[in-house]
Amino acid sequence: MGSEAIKRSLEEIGLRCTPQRYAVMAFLMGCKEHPTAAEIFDAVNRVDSRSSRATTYNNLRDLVQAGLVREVAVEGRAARFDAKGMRHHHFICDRCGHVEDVKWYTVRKPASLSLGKRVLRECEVIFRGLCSKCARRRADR
Amino acid sequence: MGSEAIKRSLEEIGLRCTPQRYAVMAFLMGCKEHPTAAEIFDAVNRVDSRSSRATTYNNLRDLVQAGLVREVAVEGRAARFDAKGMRHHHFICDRCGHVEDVKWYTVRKPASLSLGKRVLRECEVIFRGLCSKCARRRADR
DNA sequence: TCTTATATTAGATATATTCAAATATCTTCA
DNA sequence: TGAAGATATTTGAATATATCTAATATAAGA
Repeated sequence: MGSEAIKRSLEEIGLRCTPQRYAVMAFLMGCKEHPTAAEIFDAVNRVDSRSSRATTYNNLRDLVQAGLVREVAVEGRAARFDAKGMRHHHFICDRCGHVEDVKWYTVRKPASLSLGKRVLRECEVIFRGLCSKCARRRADR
Repeated sequence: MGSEAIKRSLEEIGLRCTPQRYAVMAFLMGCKEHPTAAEIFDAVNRVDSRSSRATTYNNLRDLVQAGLVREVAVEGRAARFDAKGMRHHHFICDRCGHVEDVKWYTVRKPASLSLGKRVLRECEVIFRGLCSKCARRRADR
């Protein structure tokens, strides 16, 4: 997505394309990791120190709410974020908390499974275990 | 599980059966909700004011590590806990953050799906949407 | 260019969680 | 039983994470 495309997608959802908001979006889109809010704040300000912590949080909240960004909660650690591009599932490392993408596949909800009066919006799989780095470290010892 | 059973399962994993730890475990087992650490602290102390916040957190950490309790991270909210009885998946309400159990079924990892050098330990499905209470409220308006 | 709704900022505050050191309690075995 | 040593708990303070406030600035349409 080019810079114009980011601008357009922000405007489509009724958010102004401010430099700070644009920077968050552009960073997330160019980032294969799943950074925390603090990491996003640092990265954006490393390039051009013009954003505050509160703005970073505000923008992340708005972008998540608008559906452009996904927030992944991780047990005992800060939340992580990624731009919603291709749909995907997540792998979370039990040891270091790292979040990685797992290629999307459709999860079929078994016909027998009742969700009652709940409204289902989404259905994702969380894989847990050791990321390749932690798996290697463990094998070394 | 009776009180003896709790005692035994704690000792099996090398944790002493202290009043505080027992209280956390017993409360979680008798609780259909998925309480936060703060709610667990309150509930345990409502009965018998003998535990501190730090102890509650310490015990939860130990119980999670030992595999008797599951921690569920929820976006933008405090973590929630439940005793691992029957295996189950989770439904998280996007609106109120409520966590509910969903009947367990085995998730087949597609043969085509490579997790690379990662070590897979667990695979759970997170359903997201509106819980029945929030769905009703929304329909009312 | 002007206007105005929206966004940003710094710092204060709230909430969630962990840490460190002192104290208490178990367990073992003499 | 009763020391001694190991383990657990408590407490208050520290840290991490996230949100709020109110003053100020700015994007974008008229």
